[in-house]
Amino acid sequence: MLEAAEALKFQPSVLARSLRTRTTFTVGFVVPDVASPFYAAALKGAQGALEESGYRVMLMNSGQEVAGEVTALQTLLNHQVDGLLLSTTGISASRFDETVGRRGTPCVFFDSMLEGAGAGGVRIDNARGIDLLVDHLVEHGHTEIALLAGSLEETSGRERLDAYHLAMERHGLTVGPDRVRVCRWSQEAGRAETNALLGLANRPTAIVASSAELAVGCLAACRERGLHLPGDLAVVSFDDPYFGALLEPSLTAVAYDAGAVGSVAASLLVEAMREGHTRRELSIPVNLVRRRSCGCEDA
Amino acid sequence: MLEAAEALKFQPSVLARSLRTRTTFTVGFVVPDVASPFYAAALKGAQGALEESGYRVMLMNSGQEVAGEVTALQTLLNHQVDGLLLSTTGISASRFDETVGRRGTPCVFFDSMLEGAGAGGVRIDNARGIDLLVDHLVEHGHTEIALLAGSLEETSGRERLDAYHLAMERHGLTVGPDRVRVCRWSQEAGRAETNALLGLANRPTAIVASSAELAVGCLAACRERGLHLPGDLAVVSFDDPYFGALLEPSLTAVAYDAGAVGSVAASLLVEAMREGHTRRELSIPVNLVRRRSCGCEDA
DNA sequence: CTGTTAGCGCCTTCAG
DNA sequence: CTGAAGGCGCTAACAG
Repeated sequence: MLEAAEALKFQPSVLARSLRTRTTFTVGFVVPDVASPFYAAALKGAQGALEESGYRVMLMNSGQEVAGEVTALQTLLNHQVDGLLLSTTGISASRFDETVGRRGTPCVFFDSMLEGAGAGGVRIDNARGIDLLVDHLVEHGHTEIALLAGSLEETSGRERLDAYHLAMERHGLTVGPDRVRVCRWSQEAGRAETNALLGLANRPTAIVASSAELAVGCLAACRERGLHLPGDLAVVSFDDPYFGALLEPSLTAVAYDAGAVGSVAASLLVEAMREGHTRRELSIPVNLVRRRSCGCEDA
Repeated sequence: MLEAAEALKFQPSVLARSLRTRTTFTVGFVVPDVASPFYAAALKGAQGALEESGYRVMLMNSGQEVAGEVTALQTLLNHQVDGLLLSTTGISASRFDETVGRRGTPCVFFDSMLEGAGAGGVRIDNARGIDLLVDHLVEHGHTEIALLAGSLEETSGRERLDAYHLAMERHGLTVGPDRVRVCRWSQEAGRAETNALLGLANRPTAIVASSAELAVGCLAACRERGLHLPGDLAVVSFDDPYFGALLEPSLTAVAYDAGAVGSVAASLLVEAMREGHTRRELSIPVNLVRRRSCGCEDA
């Protein structure tokens, strides 16, 4: 075959094909900060799943602000991406509609979502995770449980906060004033807010950190104050970092598959791009990893 | 102006423009594993710098193997990217030339590079980093110093290994057999190789880990064996992870700006895409962070 | 200096 | 069933 022989070297132009067919086989991926371990893992998962289905991924950082998010979406839409994977920093429904709704590009949200918008979403099972953490602290006899809540801009922050209130209520526990610390998702914020908590008149006996970064910051503050954990204070974390077993004390945490968040979201998106609109929401399971920071013994 | 009024809503088609001008303002970014903290940080740095210059980034995972790397490059070239940012897993010069050389797309390597190829490269100052680590251990009186070398597929692994031999020689120290452990860049490999090291007839009194993952694995092995650090064994690491201060003992390490590796590489690439071929190599500085795992006291 | 035209490389339609 | 032609939206070259 002459064709076969040529095929070896001939590469059809993706650009011309896209111009003609109005399909780019490219998906836009937008997160607040790719360097964060969670988003990096989700990106890897999504990239893998998309590549298997023949899609390429174009990456944008929204830089933790709505303006950046809108710009990113616009750039991506200009590039005529076939779909969007988005962990929002808090775009409004109207802003979202006027940006991507007009063009009708399928969008799957993950981790932090705009309720009811787009072609669906994938979330971590935040409620269950917080329940696991609070229940376990209660099993250890704690009643004075505080929360390093992280930011309420993202749904994951809000869901974890809500679940905390519900769990406390379920156990008949009251949430004292100042016991909930809303802050940025950083180690430094975790340190500062833990110091605030420990400076309280009736300080808590246990702290739930809404992320690994916050937990690490919390441990730093404890170490600075010379606290002995878990005796003086129990600490548990939503997120099980890979070095969790080697911290001092080793960290009791809720673990989940961050890569799966990305790959499942990608599957949903591929489906939406192919079949059309079948809005679906999925949730990634979590499980409790017991270590020493809660008062358990190491396995 | 009618034009101005329309301009608000009208978005020229990037695709048609690209087809016509043969310029996509898109850059391909290829790494073995985006989920690894270093590559994620480099990606963020690169993305930021590229965006400022009007470029978009298309991401590909090579999955730690040459085949994946070639596929990734081909996909990217099909998309007519204007430039490439690549941390290679060991593609050969001939393979590289026949894949990207033909088309002449500028390529800047970073971290792990193909010597002499492409439009330049950015590396971490591996030699200086290892010198800092070995010198410091010698200051503490160590002479029996082993190396968790990581993989030799990447230039960073090879450079760190070479620097280790040179540094040992400079101090008149001999490197016993089995004192250098070549392995994958994973926590598990670090654990396994540390166990091998500790099982040796004359075990080392100090270990240099070529990456944070290896160091964490090393600490895990030590803990399992009930070793008291830094008394029984000193451990230092090339890479300063953000939780380094909270490990037990806190980790003495060589730190550097991973984001800068990406952004500097991106700048070099932008220059190459605009001006043409001015091959340049740059190196990112490192510094020693003294903590307790080497035998120092915490600050 | 402004307005028109001819492709960029492909896919899809229509004619043969 | 095979083959030629038009156009996707843009820009560069050219004519007025």
